[in-house]
Amino acid sequence: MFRFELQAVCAATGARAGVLHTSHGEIETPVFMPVGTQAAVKGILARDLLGDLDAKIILGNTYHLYLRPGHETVRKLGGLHRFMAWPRAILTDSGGFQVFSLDALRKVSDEGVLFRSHLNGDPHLFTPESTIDVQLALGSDIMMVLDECLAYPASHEAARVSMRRTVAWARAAVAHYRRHGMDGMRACFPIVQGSMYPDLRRECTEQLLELEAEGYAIGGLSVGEPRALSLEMTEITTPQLPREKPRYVMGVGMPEELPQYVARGVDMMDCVLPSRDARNGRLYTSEGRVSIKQAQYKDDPAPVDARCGCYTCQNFSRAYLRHLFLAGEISYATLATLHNLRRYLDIMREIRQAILVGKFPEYLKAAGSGPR
RNA sequence: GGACAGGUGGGUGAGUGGUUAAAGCCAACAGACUGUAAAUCUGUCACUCCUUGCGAGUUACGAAGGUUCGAAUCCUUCCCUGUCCA
Repeated sequence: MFRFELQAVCAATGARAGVLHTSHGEIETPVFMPVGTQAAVKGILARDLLGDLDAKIILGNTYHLYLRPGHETVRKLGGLHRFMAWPRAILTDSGGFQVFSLDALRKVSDEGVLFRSHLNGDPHLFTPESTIDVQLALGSDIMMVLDECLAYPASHEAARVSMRRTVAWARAAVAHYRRHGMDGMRACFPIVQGSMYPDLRRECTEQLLELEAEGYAIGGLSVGEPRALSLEMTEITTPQLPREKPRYVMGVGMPEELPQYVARGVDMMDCVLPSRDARNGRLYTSEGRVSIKQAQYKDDPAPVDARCGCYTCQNFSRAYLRHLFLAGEISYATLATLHNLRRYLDIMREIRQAILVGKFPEYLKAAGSGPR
């Protein structure tokens, strides 16, 4: 049974701690969800996610898995969990973000998104209903409705038209989901859009609330806008959302931003940053960022982060990681990703603990706003 | 000893009289990255100076000379490398 249990709320900030109950395990919130777009978190194994990292939920992507290997293939092979040997929860994004990032290849209409595969140029149509069907086939625990993620900046007019389309799509998607997949074991989240316009965000939220969904997402952030705006859009939206349902801000954020979102009442986040940055040489530590490719680490015997308990930090020096990076060794990506995700997950565990013991305001203050 | 081929910036390798301080690639150095078309992408990469400009000067395509208004590019000699023949 899909259910959200609220355990504690910070009186000063509204930050929440809870548990998300799914048929693939319990997820303590606030939570950061590693991104595993193509049925794989790039660079690491499911074993790492289960063991060292102890992640409770990861993301998969409708668009990518639909194109390759194909959702029917995944269904035949026992569903996404079995396919990728991940027994815990999976949230699948609808492909709405690809509508945004693959803009040269798509055409949006009220019906849905007509796009060309980035793999071979084949034309495909995504509708609110078809993306739910794909996610049902994958066996996702939390499905996302098809939405339109608008680039920044957008005019108020364009944002309004787009937002209303997103609402219409959300209605269609949720209705379709309830006809086919509403077994109480899963969830389907609508997504609040409206670009950076408070009135549109409010209108969108209000409309989506009528759907009485299992949870709500805030989308369309981190698309190039100033960071303050992303937080502001979150801040005006969460108070409107039902207290007893989980809130998910999509595609954020940097390590130092995580507590900021939680302070605004967010329960769930995901971001490619820790995994992508790891592969590209940017490592996150309790002391700030380390660009491991820099010459200054050539002879550095210290671990990436002396206070980190991950396998990478327990065993290897910065000099070694830099060497692996420059040498193009595959193991670099593994060690670096392992560390960055551990950092993100540790931050979330610290935040949760602070909320549970009533010390989140202090945590927030200590975390400050500088890069971590 | 002889016959060919060739010597270009940290490496590789284009260029064969003038938009060439010299393509591309690699290395090196720096930067970017936010629901992943990303193990990707961008910039710098001879030295000096300033009014920081598609600025000025210096040095540079094995060495030294020469031809020319002008040479990495043509000529001469020398040095070196590779392959083959004695």
